[in-house]
Amino acid sequence: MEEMSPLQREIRQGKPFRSRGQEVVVALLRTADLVRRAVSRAVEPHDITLQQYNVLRILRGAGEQGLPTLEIADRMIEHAPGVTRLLDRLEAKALVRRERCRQDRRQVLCWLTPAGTALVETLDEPVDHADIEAVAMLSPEEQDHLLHMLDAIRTGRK
Amino acid sequence: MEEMSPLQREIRQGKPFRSRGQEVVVALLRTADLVRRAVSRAVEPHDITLQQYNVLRILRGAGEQGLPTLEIADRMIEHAPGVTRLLDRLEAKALVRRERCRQDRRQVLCWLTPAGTALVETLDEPVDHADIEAVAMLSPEEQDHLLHMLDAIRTGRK
DNA sequence: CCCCAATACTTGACACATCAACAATCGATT
DNA sequence: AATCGATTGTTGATGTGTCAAGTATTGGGG
Repeated sequence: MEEMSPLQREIRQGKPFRSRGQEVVVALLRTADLVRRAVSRAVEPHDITLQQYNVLRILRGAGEQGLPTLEIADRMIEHAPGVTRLLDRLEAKALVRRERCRQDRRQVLCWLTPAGTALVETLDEPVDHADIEAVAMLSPEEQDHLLHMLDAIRTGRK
Repeated sequence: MEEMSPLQREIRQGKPFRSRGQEVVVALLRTADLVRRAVSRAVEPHDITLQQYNVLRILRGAGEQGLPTLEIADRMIEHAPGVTRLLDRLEAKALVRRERCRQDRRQVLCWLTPAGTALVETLDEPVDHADIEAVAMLSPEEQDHLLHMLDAIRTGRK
């Protein structure tokens, strides 16, 4: 009698996975989805989405000098069109200010407004808490190991 | 001089992460995004999305007896409304057949059409290949370890 | 047998991802 | 200085995720 993996049971799939790689990929995508939802719930009470929060956090990191749109897109793994519209919504909420750059008029520089700064700071604690909770069942050593393996997957090499 | 983590460099963030949990969560979400895109590229040439492929794969697992809409939603981590519309598009492409259940007329049973079955089978190999490639830099033992940690995160306990 | 809470969806509204096409601007070249 | 290719976005179309509200149907209690 073959043992069924937890994941296999989870998706009620009789057939075993065709490869370990497949099982890892499915587990990775499902786990990320769950974690994303958990962290989302930490920011949603303040009427922004996780992606909007990410933009705010990136802009805070940039500080006074601001960031052009495509720079923001780079730091998320995201394509430019999405970022333009994310910024549209954040500007509508007065959390972000945009202005065409004087030196290079192709660029549009973005900054946090005071309200935007205040909001990210408010969210620091609940988000930290959600992040820590999400992986709290792993020991610090395991978390480090997980981190290294995820780094390896992203860089494509050991 | 503090060492910068690969991830920290990746997102060009000067500040260190406020907690290891935060770094793990960011790494998990970014990695899953990359992997999802890679696997997506394997199915897109056949004009379906990864989610549509997931539905087809789930329905193949169900076989002759078919599956009600909410059962499909359960096996993806997804809410019903999304699945209804996914099925709308798959039915429009004649990959899926739907019929109201005679015993319980609230349910809508779904099956693969022959074309749907053929398509999933065509995609088995390219998807397997993409899955294996995505995590190929990890040894089998590391993959097992990764799998266990992801299982732990999803179940919320060791 | 009738009513009513629960079940299984479906629909509408909005946020977001992705691709392709377009617009504006810059820099370099002629 | 006029032009051309590259850079930096924006816009439109389609697919998907999510929540709230609505519809059809079932099963059970009065």
